[in-house]
Amino acid sequence: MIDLAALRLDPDAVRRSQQVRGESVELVDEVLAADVARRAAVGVFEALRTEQKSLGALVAKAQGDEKQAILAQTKTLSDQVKLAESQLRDLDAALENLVLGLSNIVALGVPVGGEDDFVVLREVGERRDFSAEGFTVRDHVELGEFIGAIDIERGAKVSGSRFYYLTGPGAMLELALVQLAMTTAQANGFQPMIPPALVKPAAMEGTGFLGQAAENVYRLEADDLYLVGTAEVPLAAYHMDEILDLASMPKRYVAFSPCFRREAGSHGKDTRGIFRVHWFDKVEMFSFCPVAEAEEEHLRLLGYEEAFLQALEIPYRVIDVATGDLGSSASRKFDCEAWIPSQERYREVTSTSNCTTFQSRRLRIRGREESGISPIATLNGTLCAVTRTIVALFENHQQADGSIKVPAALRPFLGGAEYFQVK
RNA sequence: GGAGACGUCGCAUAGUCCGGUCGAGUGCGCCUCACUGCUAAUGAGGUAAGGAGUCAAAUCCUUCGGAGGUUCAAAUCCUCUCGUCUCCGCCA
Repeated sequence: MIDLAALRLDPDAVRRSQQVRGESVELVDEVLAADVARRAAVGVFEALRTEQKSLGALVAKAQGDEKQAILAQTKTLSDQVKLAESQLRDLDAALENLVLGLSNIVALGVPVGGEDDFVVLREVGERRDFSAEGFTVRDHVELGEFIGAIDIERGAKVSGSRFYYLTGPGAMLELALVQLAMTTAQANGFQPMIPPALVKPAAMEGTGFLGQAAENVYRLEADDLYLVGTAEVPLAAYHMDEILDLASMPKRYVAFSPCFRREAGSHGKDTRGIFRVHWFDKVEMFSFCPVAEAEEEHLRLLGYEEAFLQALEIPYRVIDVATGDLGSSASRKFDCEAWIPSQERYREVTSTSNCTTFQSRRLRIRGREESGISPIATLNGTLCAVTRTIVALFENHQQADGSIKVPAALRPFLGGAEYFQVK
């Protein structure tokens, strides 16, 4: 939710932001009109209520006839107050509804445009030349079968399309990746967390996933709970309705959690393998920090993501995501895209967003500073999305015989193994 | 799943039976000032959030887990709901 007071002061800034996102500009004017209407209703209600309260105080003191006279007066007033209150409530809800429809204000410098208008910030790592090495690239599905790490057929048998089993070395690899991610993050000052993957509507709404992204969220009708698509949700909502001490910030958390995504609207996309699945596990970083430090924090999260990919010796590039592809909560977003040899292109493996105060306003998370109490910034970043990391790792480290080299950083978590051998 | 107790301003609690003077007392914590060579101790004052309003104030409104209801009036009465705790049952 954006800052209504700021919108009042500078509606053009919001109009511009909506425009470059390709979203409704008229909504800004609807919000302004609803705001004026609401404030008028507040005035009416408060005047009536003040009168009611002062008469009420007289009732308490008065006796006999005098009391009866006041009671008669106050009865009609009571009806008026009730009416004014319900009108105010309606206008409040209407305004709230409209404001929630506005996306976060895009940060300065974000490339303008759609999905393909990102800017490449850098390419890191060396892409292997497999033809020079004298063999044909295999994709992760084939490699996973060779070493007995992924069973997609049985995943489909048991759970349907876009499900899989990690088996043997695949299962152990997930744990190794998670261990590496969690331990490095902890060393970097993040508090490890294992959060609930099932959350109440308030948490889902607060993080902004029931807007544009709603169709991709699993909902449990019988219990009115949602399956999270990322640990960002329970981490952001962790401090819901709290006022954080300035001295305690930035608060940094790293969580391991399953992620569930309906993948509605992506039929036919990435149907092979485990690149796009309905469920995967992920290690996610999350920061609560003062607004003034948010940009710096964003680069820090990006740095950790890059360091992780470097540790796995996976070539990647970093892109500055364009305005039209940000998602409603982010003011800026950087994606790390790993090189996928079988596809001969870069694909998203991690992503970090600066949500400024957008989420914290919805979740009522504030910080107490010298200057007073104000919303704080929230930021999130993927440290390791397990399935996509496995895809990139298998493909980039494959050997001519179908075995896969284990990057040095992972070996301590895999009993020192240097290769996943063909079974 | 069954039985019971409880949810009040950072923490701990009073107030709820008998509705109005309770947005709410007390202790602790915290802040300011005074006293003291420093600290401690002591004394005085202050100390919830959101909204309307204002240049800023003053002032006003809302909120006593949440949602409804009764009433001229609700922390207080009624209903539902969520959460916590205790006991019993069941269970990874």
